[in-house]
Amino acid sequence: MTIDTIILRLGEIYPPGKFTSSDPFRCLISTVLSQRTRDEVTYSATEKLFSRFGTPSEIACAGTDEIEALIREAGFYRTKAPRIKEIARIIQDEFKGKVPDNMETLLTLPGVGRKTANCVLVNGFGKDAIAVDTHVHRISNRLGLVATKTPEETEKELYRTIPKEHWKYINEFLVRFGQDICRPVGPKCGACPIIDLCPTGTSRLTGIK
DNA sequence: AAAACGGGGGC
DNA sequence: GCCCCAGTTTT
Repeated sequence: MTIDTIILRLGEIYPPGKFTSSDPFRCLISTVLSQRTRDEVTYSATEKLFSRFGTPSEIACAGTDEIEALIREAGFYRTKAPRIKEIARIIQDEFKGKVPDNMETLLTLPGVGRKTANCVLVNGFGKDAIAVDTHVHRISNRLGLVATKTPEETEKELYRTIPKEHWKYINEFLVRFGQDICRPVGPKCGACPIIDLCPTGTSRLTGIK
């Protein structure tokens, strides 16, 4: 099966498990920080924030300007800082300090959309889901796994196409793959480990189309 | 449907 | 120095 080959080869390049040991709250906050931001920067900003504050109540009580200073390098800090503070307050006040473990409730939090919620469900709670961002959406279409216009359609199609055992790897593998090889513009098809499985890349290398 | 948010990294 | 980037909310 081609999807098995894709997962196998990407797994050799990107050893999994970078996200899976995070506790749900840290996972939630770091995922909000990661929105429209490269992951190395996200790790750094998350580390700075959590080396200063460890719990929802601590972040809820912190000054917005102090949070801004800690997460500044992740970008959009004037939007993200108050959101993080509000998320922490809601987790503490309305959910007894526990991050919700279902899509419907997660979506009620400020700054949490479908992609962020799925990341929390997969990486924070070990649930079966696929977090579809622009990388997953783009690459799934390039590989011909789907033919879709929106991330929501892509997610739906991937659930039909991909065996459940692989779901948890999809986001992490494709994001990293999408950052250093299968980039939005100027993909490095010559260095691609799955070029033989890619209609788009194969035609690019052979000069066809 | 489109705008707005932003510092960091590649070239 | 210019251009691009792990979404979500607001207009």
